[in-house]
Amino acid sequence: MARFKGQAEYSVDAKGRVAIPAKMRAALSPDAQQTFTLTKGFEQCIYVYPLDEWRIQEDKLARLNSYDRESRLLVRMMLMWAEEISLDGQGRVSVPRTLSDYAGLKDRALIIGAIDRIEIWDPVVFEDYLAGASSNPEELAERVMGSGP
Amino acid sequence: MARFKGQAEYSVDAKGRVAIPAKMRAALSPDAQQTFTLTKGFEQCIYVYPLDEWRIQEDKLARLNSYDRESRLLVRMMLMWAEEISLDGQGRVSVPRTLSDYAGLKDRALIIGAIDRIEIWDPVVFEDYLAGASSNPEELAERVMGSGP
DNA sequence: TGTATGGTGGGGAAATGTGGGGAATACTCC
DNA sequence: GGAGTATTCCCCACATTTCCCCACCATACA
Repeated sequence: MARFKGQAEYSVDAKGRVAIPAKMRAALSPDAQQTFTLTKGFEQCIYVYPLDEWRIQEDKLARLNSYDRESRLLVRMMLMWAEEISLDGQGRVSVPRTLSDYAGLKDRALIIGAIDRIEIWDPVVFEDYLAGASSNPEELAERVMGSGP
Repeated sequence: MARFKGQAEYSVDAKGRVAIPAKMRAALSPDAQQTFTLTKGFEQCIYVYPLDEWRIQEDKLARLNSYDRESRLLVRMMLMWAEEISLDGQGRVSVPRTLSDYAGLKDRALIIGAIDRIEIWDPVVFEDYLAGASSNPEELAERVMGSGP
């Protein structure tokens, strides 16, 4: 299982390409085959799953019953944004227009490692997100993880 | 098994032809032989099954008890609209009039991948469908998939 | 100071979506 | 039943986008 961490701020070029940090590329399993699935993330960002991690998500959706109304809705909402993208020779992904619009990407992108996926944010959007959260790491950790050792 | 995902908005030309996105064509198994079965979908859209996936759906219907009134009704409703269509040289399907009327297709079509099938929507109809759902993916995922890891 | 690594930018070839013409087929109305 | 009309299918042509490759520059490291 991949374990992505760290952050980097890179440029978004005129063709909508964003580099994946070399450190994170190094963390890829061979099964991932230099291929990612980009999709809409919770909050205003783009999720970037390596091929093998994405398969896990997709399998969950595939097991749903397509004769159930809410299952159909979920499959549509989750999959319509997903797109499979391979790295180019320079280790970049080209971000589809629909996703870059959603995330509000302009000329710079903030890349964040998040365990089993990578996230792409517009730097300003991310700053606002943190500001809006208005909670310091200490308090948040207590609430989420519990206060035990 | 095919794994369709992603979205694309294409034009519906004067002859009622709609292109199938190249990415989705690439996901076809060789068994599908560039042939699809189009039929009326749940909610106001058109289902597009590759040949091999359609066989699976048909088998499900075949296994139903034909002495059951509701089973007979379901079989009729599913099959009466089904039509086998091959791609033309440019990777397009020509949508039968009855189905395009049902889906409310005009000059633009939204194509979305949904695991084992492709769906064709009128962009406005789809927008209304999502708006009517009044539920965000986060909540829905929790309800449908369960909140477990 | 030379070398390897990593990010940035751009040019050209191939692929993809779009529109239309014309032959073959089916359909309808007289 | 036949002529006219509409529809379907197959092919070609064009414009745009995408993809792949190469070159450049900056930084880190030895």
